[in-house]
Amino acid sequence: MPTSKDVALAAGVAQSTVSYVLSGKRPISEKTRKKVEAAIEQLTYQPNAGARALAGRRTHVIGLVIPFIPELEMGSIMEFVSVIASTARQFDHDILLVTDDEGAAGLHRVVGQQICDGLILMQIEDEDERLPVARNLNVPVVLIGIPRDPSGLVCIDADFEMAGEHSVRDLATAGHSVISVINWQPAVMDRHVNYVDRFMHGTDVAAEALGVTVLHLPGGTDRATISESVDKALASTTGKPAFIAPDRTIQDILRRILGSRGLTPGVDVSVIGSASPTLAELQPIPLTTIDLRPAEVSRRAVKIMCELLENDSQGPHESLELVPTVITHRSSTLRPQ
Amino acid sequence: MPTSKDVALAAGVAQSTVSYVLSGKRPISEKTRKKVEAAIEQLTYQPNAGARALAGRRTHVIGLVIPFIPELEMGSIMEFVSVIASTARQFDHDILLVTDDEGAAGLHRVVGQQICDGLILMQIEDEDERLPVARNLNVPVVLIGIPRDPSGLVCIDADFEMAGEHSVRDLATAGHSVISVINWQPAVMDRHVNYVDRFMHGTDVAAEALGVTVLHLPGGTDRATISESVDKALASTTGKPAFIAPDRTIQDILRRILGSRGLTPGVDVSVIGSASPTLAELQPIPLTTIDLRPAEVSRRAVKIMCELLENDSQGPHESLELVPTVITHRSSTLRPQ
DNA sequence: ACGCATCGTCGATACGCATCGATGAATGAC
DNA sequence: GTCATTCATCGATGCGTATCGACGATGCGT
Repeated sequence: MPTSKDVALAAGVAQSTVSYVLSGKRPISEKTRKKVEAAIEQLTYQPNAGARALAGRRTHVIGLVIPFIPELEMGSIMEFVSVIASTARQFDHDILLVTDDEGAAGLHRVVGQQICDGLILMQIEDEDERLPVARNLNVPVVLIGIPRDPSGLVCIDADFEMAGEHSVRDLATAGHSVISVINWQPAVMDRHVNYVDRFMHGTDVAAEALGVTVLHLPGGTDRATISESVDKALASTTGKPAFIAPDRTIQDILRRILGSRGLTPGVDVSVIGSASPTLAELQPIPLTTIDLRPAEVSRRAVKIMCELLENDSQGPHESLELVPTVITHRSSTLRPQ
Repeated sequence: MPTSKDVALAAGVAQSTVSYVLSGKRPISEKTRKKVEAAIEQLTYQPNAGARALAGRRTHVIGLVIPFIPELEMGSIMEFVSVIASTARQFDHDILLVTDDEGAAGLHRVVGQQICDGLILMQIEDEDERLPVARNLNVPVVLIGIPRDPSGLVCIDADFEMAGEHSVRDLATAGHSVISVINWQPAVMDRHVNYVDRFMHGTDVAAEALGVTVLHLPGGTDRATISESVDKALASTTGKPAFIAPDRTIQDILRRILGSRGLTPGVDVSVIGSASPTLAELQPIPLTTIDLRPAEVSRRAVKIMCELLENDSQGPHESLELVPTVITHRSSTLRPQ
């Protein structure tokens, strides 16, 4: 492997000059820059990351902390991971995977060993054991999700309250007076992620404002639970029923149950779900969805992190950013007359 | 951040002694070891990764190269990622995410900058553009998957041929003489991953050996395609039909189609699918499955990598390891009489 | 009691880059 | 033509660890 010294030798300059050509932190004449760049090209020189980290006190690596929970929809987490990784590359950073089986100790480790410059935490719970650690780490930390107490932390998430509010508002506009919200599956509820509460709160706020009724019904991954919830919903309304099912797994079950009862979404009943546009279009009846914009959330998380890193921010920052959600009307909801 | 020099000072020894206590590469008396360990504890010392990499020419990081293909079942990839990450930790290594949007250049980058000691490549295609690069990298590379030409490469994968063979053998034993194999979905077929061919070859070999007929029918993510394939299967057999559907998405569609035609798996028809035990048990009718053992494949991939790293292997290694698959009989297949 | 091997520890150096102060060349003002 | 100034480059040093050779202390045999 060639070093910057080799490049310097080949270009007939000092090693420090090579360094300055690369960093641009001091003016370099056009002539020597060309020479150095040619030498770099010819030797296929690439700076050694370890040495760079040691001398520059910056690893250009961001740690991504993911809990692996088999019950959860891992596919959707992958979307975050994917966008985070490629956005990080755009900012000239790499992503180190930090799994949660090390627990909070893992955070201490990667920061203590200075393997990364900062941490992005995903799947934040209301009372997350990682939070006290995160607050005391002397590197920037960005949370995707919002804990009960976000003080002293930098958070970003989709605006679930807006999502809940808009969903109810839309269904009310379409003429529904009773709207059934089906909870996330128990595995999610048990994790006490607070987007559930925020979403539900949004639905309640809208209901109050518009004078409609919102029912909160149990969700589950088994047909029986959803079937029961549908029963309750039907019993509670004289008009056409409306469902909001933010959990993707539950959507599928709900769709089949409605189908087996002869209820056609968009005709006899309204259904709002949550899915990527691609997936929503693929449904037998294209699904009206709340887009929680995971890609945008991921992008911004990385952007915030990189800004914090540039500002050499040592002081305890605090911020809370909500990404607006988008409702896309497709065929599964009634049209307002 | 405390350094090993600080530890040395606190323990009243030389810095090199601290290093030897940590690495164990030279004998240290019980007394000084205790002193040093106490100092480490007290200062919460952690070795600096950059310096360690620079001096020791080893980063203790493994690059994991994943293509993000939205059409594919990303959830199942997560299972690999998760196990790879925690296994790597057991071997005292970390995982760096290398996304494929940089293409083969990304491999050059992470190796050239010496960000990682080795690479694990996932989702290998028959003629993968990353292979020529992989062969010429001067770090160990482990492939999960098998390209058309595995020469000069270290590969590991599930034994898909065995999986195909056993599936057919099992259904033949249960009395089926015509067995329909439904292809993976087009998105997978188009990638030219060669496990498809290996699986199909296994089914053909078994068919030949046992004198039964194997039909290869088109797969897809839409109901129509599968429905047609089921039609063809039913038309071609006088006895009870048998299906092998290795693609998870297709399994679901198949199940519903069979249901809507009044065919009950395990009674009127046999179905073998592929899923984790947990998922298989959750089905309305517990599914007889081929377990492709992603966790075991992942574990071994990391193990092989770490062995290559320990042996300081520079010479071009070559090996091919197949992880035996396991068929678990549940209720979706007929019992042999 | 003396030389000799062994064990445990120390000091010095290298790893490859970033950065700071210094130096020489080129430029402009008078 | 001289001096002050700016610009481009060089040399030296530090970052924190691993490793090698060396050296003093200890135990052994005779």
